[in-house]
Amino acid sequence: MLTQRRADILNLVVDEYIDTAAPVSSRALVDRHNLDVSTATVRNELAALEQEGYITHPYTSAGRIPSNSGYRFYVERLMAEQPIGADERRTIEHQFYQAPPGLDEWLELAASILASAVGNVAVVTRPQRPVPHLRQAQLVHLRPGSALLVGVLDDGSVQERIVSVAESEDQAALLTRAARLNDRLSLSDPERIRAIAPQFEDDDDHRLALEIADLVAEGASAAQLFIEGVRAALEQPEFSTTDRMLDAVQHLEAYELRGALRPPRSADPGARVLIGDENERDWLRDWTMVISRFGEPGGAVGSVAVLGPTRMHYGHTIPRVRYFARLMTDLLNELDG
Amino acid sequence: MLTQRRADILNLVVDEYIDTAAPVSSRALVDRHNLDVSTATVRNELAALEQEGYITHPYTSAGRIPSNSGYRFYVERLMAEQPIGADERRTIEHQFYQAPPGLDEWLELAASILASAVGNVAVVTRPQRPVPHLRQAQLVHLRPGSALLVGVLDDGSVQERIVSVAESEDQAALLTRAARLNDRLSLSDPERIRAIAPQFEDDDDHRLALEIADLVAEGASAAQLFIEGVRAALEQPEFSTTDRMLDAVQHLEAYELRGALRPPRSADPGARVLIGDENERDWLRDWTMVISRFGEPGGAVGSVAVLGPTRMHYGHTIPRVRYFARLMTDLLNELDG
DNA sequence: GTTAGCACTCTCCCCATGAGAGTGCTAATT
DNA sequence: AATTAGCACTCTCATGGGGAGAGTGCTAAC
Repeated sequence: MLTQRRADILNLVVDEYIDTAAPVSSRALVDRHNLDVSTATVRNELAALEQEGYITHPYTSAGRIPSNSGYRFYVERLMAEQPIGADERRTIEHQFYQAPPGLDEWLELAASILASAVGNVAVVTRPQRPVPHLRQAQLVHLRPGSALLVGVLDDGSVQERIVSVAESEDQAALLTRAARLNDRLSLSDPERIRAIAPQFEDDDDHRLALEIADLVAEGASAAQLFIEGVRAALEQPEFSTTDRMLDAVQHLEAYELRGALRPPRSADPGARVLIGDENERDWLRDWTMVISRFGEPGGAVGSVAVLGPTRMHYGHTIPRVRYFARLMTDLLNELDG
Repeated sequence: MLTQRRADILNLVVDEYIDTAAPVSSRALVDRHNLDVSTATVRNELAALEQEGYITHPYTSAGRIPSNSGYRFYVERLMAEQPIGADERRTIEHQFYQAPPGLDEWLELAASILASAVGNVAVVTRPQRPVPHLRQAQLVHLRPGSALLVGVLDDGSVQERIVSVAESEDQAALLTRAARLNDRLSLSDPERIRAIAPQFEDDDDHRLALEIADLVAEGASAAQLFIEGVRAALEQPEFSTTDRMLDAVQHLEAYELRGALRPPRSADPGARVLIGDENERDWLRDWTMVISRFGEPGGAVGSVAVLGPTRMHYGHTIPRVRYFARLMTDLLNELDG
């Protein structure tokens, strides 16, 4: 366990480093926070903190920078949270209510506002149920022999695919067929739909039921992602070389992020903070992810996350991620009733 | 008008520069293409070409690099096109037919294949009709008082929004209401729908008709973009400094590109090449855009484009953009019948 | 019209150098 | 026993001076 003074100094080191992105010297600590000890004393404490693994040297005689365990300790015990002020809150909510209606628009907007609030990458996933159910299917005539199958799922998402139908079927015929399918399949999950499918006497009904099952199942796999703030994140000194920037650009694509966002299954209602190698993905080794779920358990749930260098304004970011998670939970409740 | 030899040399300069990204010297030209004149002669010709504005010096004594008019001349008169081989064609078509069905999937795939074929950014827009028409509307019950309005448009896109309905209406009631609306509104454009709306006796029908008009109109504004190959483009020496890379990253986002892709309204069935400041946008000053439309005139049309530095493999890129435009036109025809 | 030859220019890499920042240690002080 | 002043030492980083090399433009000869 750290002595009080040592913890205080660690706190200052992390604060300072987060702010300046430059290794922190004993002189800087004493001067800028008018400590009533000398730099030599601070140096002794810094050496001790380094001994315990909370900070390191980039090289023999530069200032100190926090290690990952330093950040971890900081986040759990030291950091001063900067809660959202009433003003900020009002601005955000204002932006929300001015936006065009539609879940997708809101999600994108949320990612965008969050990104600019924290100056890093923000990612929001479209909420999904673990096992989606069909709400209603629809068949739209395209041309003889072919129709667009549109499925509305119970998490509000819409899936579509082109299917073949009998040459003779017109829109009216398709409507009655869709009604017949909905009658039996509505509110079922893919497994159940597949089980029911063979009961249809009509071959085409049977085949379409299976298509619908696929359609619904697809809804579970491809969570749409809204990614914002890439440019702001890349402006940070961590990405001052083109290699690092290229790496970051490559990884900050929907395809890669989908995997990385997966694991926030803790019941913890707040935000989880994954620092450096606490992340599963290799490329996140130098990143911190602050992630939270939103939506009611049992209903459709999504994730909202902020990604940035481990040198991140934790005290600022964490409350904002929490706030957005709450905001979007409320929003979903309003939509779903 | 250039003499034959001068044109030949310009051709070589551009080829060489495209390949190496380094200023081209007289020595390099003579050696690598065993010209039967001396470097001094070539130097004279280069000086003349510079006089005419086709090439420049970065500084007094470096090799030559093509100017924008040099590229323009090259594209129009000199360049040797590298047509797509049967193998390449087969590979591409193979990838297409293995993909999951669905227009969006195909478009994304097309962007991705094109991007890797040309090693630059590829952008594909979702095809749209200039004035979209409603194919069919659907109302899905969400909870008492609220429903999801889903509209399928005649360009195959699906738009959705949440609307309020009477508390008492269940799914069955919504179905008959939707049928009533479709009866009169199907195949109309937003303007026509707005004109018809007042004829509905039921107030809710009236209101929903207007919502549908909005929904259909929205379909025209927000063309979805599929962007691929950013990383590959950024690896080119043109973006070797972080500032340029940041700039590029910022501009290569859907929001910015939507505007830049707008103007390919020439009837020209091939690909248009916009070099440097031939582009309207300022930030495209150092970029070349090769763009083509796809889809039948009068039907839904989209754009397929490649973006890269002005130093681009024109002979390779242009035929491929043309090919993809044709490919996707065929694909749309297959879908729409 | 072409070419050899050559002076001249400009970039780029390398390296030495020195200033500056910061530490770690020792010995003195409280 | 903790704190501090003092100082040697280390490492980075910015600076600038060459020098090599690449390439041109010009002149004079072919």
